[in-house]
Amino acid sequence: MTIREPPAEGLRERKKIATRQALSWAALRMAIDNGVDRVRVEDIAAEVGVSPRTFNNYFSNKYEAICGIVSDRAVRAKEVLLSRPGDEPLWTSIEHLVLQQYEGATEESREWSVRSRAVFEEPVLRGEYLKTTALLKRSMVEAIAERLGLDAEVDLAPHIVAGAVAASIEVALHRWRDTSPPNDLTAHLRRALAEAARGVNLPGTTREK
Amino acid sequence: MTIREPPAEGLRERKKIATRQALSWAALRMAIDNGVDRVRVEDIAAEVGVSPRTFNNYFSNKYEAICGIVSDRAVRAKEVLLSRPGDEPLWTSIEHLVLQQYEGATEESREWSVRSRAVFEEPVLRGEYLKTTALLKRSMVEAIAERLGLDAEVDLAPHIVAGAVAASIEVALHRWRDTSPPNDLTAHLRRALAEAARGVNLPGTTREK
DNA sequence: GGAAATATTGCGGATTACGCAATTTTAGGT
DNA sequence: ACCTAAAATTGCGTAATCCGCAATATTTCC
Repeated sequence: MTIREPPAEGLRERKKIATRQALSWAALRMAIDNGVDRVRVEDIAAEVGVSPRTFNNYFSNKYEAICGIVSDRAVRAKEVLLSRPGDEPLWTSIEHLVLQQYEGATEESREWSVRSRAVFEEPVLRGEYLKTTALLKRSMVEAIAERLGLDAEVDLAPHIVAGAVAASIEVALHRWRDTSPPNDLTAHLRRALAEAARGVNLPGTTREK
Repeated sequence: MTIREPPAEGLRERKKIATRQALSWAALRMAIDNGVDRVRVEDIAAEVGVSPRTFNNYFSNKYEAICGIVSDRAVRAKEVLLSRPGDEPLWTSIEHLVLQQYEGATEESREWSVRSRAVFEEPVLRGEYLKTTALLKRSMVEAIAERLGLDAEVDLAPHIVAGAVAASIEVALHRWRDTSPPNDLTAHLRRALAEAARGVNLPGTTREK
């Protein structure tokens, strides 16, 4: 019996996680189908079969729900990165993390990927989406610090690396969306990360001397 | 007769800008004094002497208003950076930009600076605050691209530099707040930027070869 | 199986977002 | 100075939210 999800102790925890995910998927799907502002909390709750009041126990608004899937994935980034072999070059580990983080976009239908990205780029979702990227960045900062044997509260390097990686991801996503037809997100991400790796010096690899 | 503010063509434009700034200052001040969630749109509008409906013509919610000042400043970052002498090292220009961007925190009372930073770090303002940092980043990307003779739509370097700078700023602000008493924000910013400059290779300065 | 802990739900009130149409204010030519 | 078109402000009305509180239902664990 393998453990896939985090703890998920009893039935209680598992149901909570399931409800949260159901709400988030429903919210995203409905936003893709009908447009973000034509989705009501009431509709999302009805779709999942809970009361609107219960929706608000999980998310404080529909934007949070729509980005919930991405947020959860971002939070798990730290353990994903730390699960890579410790002797692997850091940039390789980061590449694995990033590709895994966005692999859904290749697995599922391209159409759906593009449309979901369009949703995330809608102005009303901007703030919420930025929160998810901030989560991803924080997650990476902690993992990178650990991998480099540094302290995220003291050393700046992990923050700079994570900042550069996050910026690279955003650019890659943007350019992928701008190509027609948008396919092979993986290639865009790989190229962007390679350039980031060239542009950022890891401690002990500084260019002077 | 020197031109201080952007165009500001006629009375009409100037009044709009004045109203926007008045609303934003009022919103921030009231948030500092009473707490973010004890500020109502109605109160802000009353303070400035406009109707609540007019408030909504300028800002779509109170969080936007509270961050309005910072947003406006971020948008102007591009021209600030580009106003530096072209032969100045890029990192020096960036340092000037950043110090200028946060100089208010040294000019005005330390007490006020700390409390306003506390407001910006409140969770309900997180999304809106991240929007302002995204604006600053975008502003820097465009200016840096121009300074380096690159194209922000094609080259990744400006994004990486801006990402690293933004990360450095955040860390510096955070550490400044954590020291007691919090003073000399400038020193924190300078140190963080110096480290960023060491960690990031500008094109034509890459370490290989 | 039963008591304690936790989650869900309905209700109610305060706040908000925004379209629309009426009113007021400004700009620019004569 | 006036006059008219353009633009900003405002009040009103409506749908939608957010969230505290108390009641109910479900799960846990002994």
